[in-house]
Amino acid sequence: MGFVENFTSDFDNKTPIYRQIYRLFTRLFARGIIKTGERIPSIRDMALQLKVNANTMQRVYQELERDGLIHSKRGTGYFFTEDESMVEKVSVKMAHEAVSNFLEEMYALGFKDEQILTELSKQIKLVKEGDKLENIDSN
Amino acid sequence: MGFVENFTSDFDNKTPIYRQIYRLFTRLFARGIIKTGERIPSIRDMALQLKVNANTMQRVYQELERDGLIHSKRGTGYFFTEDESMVEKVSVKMAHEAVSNFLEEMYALGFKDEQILTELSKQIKLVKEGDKLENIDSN
DNA sequence: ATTAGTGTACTATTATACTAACACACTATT
DNA sequence: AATAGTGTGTTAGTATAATAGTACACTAAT
Repeated sequence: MGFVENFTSDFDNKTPIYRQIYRLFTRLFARGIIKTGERIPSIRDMALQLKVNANTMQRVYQELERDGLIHSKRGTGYFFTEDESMVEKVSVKMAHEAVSNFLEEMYALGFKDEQILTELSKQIKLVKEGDKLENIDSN
Repeated sequence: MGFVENFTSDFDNKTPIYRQIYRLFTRLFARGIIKTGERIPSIRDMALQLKVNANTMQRVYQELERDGLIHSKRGTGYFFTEDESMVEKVSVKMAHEAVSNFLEEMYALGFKDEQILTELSKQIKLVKEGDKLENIDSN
């Protein structure tokens, strides 16, 4: 399996579970953690690991298939697309969406370009400090 | 009324409507468009303007009240809190959430700090170009 | 051939979101 | 006093999300 260990199964109740799991997989695709052509866990397997119903997992895979990211072989399993350019496509698309949503929200809150960059840099610094503390902890 | 003209009533189907409207109001509070102590439109009024059910609007106001942003006077209407510090509080909280969510998503996609800042700056430039074109159009 | 694991497809049930249409108590204005 | 506009509460119906359980056809390995 390999990548499934990192999966967590606590979902927020503000978004449909099947959508959260969908995003989970698109992230794995975007990061190249799942290779093109590679088999992904079966519906029943993932349902058990994520502690959701098999029908919910089926819906996730159905939508991923509808979007051309995976395809099924009846009786065998689901496989990530062989299209080599898909990883780049997914990554670029999702990053662009994230940036767009973020900018839209900050503009809606009345922030200007400079302030947005400032706030972001400030937060990045905090994350870095947090990482340093974690490293100290693990020694 | 004043601020209601900017309201749009097209909601995406991926998030509950009452939550989208909730966010709409928190943005107005954060930007200071609704002043402290000011009366906001009645449930029935807003339901008509946003073309949603009155029960949905009531839920929005109930949750805003639960979070201390507004309070009701029976038979009279709903009013934005008199707490002068609330505008700043809401603004800071929502901006922080936006930044956190954005960073989390970009990290999950495998982006590093420098790349994140680069992508953001790139997108900001595009927005600026778009604004310029709009200005030319309007002449 | 048998078996285990797979995708696929149903039915049924529960909870939530949303709409619809009321009824009632309160407030301000006339 | 009467009226219009308000918050509040209720009942009902529809659609979707999620769970639960079952059944069937296909594939690969034994």
